[in-house]
Amino acid sequence: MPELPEVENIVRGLREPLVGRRIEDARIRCRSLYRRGSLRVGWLAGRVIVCVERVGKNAVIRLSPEGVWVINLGMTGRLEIGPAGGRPPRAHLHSRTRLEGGDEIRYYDTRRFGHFYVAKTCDFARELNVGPDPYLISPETFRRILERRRAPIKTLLLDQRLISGIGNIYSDESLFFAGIDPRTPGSIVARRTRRLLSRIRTVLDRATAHGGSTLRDYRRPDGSLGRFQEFHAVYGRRGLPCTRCGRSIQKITLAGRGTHFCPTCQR
DNA sequence: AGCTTCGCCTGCTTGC
DNA sequence: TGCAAGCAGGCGAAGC
Repeated sequence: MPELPEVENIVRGLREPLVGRRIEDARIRCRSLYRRGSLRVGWLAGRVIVCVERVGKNAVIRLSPEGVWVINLGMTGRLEIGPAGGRPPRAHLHSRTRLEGGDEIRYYDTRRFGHFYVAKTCDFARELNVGPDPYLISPETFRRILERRRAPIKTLLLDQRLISGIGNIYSDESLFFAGIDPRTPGSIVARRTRRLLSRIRTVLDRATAHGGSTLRDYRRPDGSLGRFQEFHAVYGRRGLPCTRCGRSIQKITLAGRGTHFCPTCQR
């Protein structure tokens, strides 16, 4: 469940070892790794990595003279850099990309929900339906997005076309700190957009600074675990006392997702 | 068009 | 103790 803070940590860790490196050869084990419309990874050969950045929950590797390699890690995707000649564990290893100088990028994904998207164009955000980043969107734009929607705010926050980077953990955490019931229709929340956006950014900032949340699979690029799960206020705390009021945290299902909240503090 | 549900996939947890 | 069912969820497709 790499969300924005986890992907941000991953991207920061990849930047130093990857920028400036030339790709010699890339292979994948299974075609279902490609998102619809993607070029094949063989197309990457000969190109030089010019930058590594995050767009929503995607890691984006930009290439020279042209092209982009977008990696969505799904739930359990993991990127690793190591010597190309070695014998890495093969379980759930789906892709290997050799770099000039002897290293390779390895992509592991237990549940195989992750995807690659390789393209010439830089307009991948439109092609992949990736909406505005929570750090870049203005409160006014965010309000307009929510204004006409009747769906629960939790569902809207999870929709990457509307705002990108927030997943199940950080939607629950943000709504707790904003004091908003996750079932509240978007149109009602629109009045409190400024506060919600501010809390979203604070939660994402803190999570990023703590290296993200490790529930099971996520590792930072250096192999260490994220620590933010120790600070979750509601996520994964069903039945435990609310840190603010002491009443029991409840868990319900919204948009098919486990949703945690405090019925007293969130209205 | 907006909203909801389903299916993909594996491994851990729960219950009998 | 062992096995089967249940649960977890990012995201696209399908259905209403």
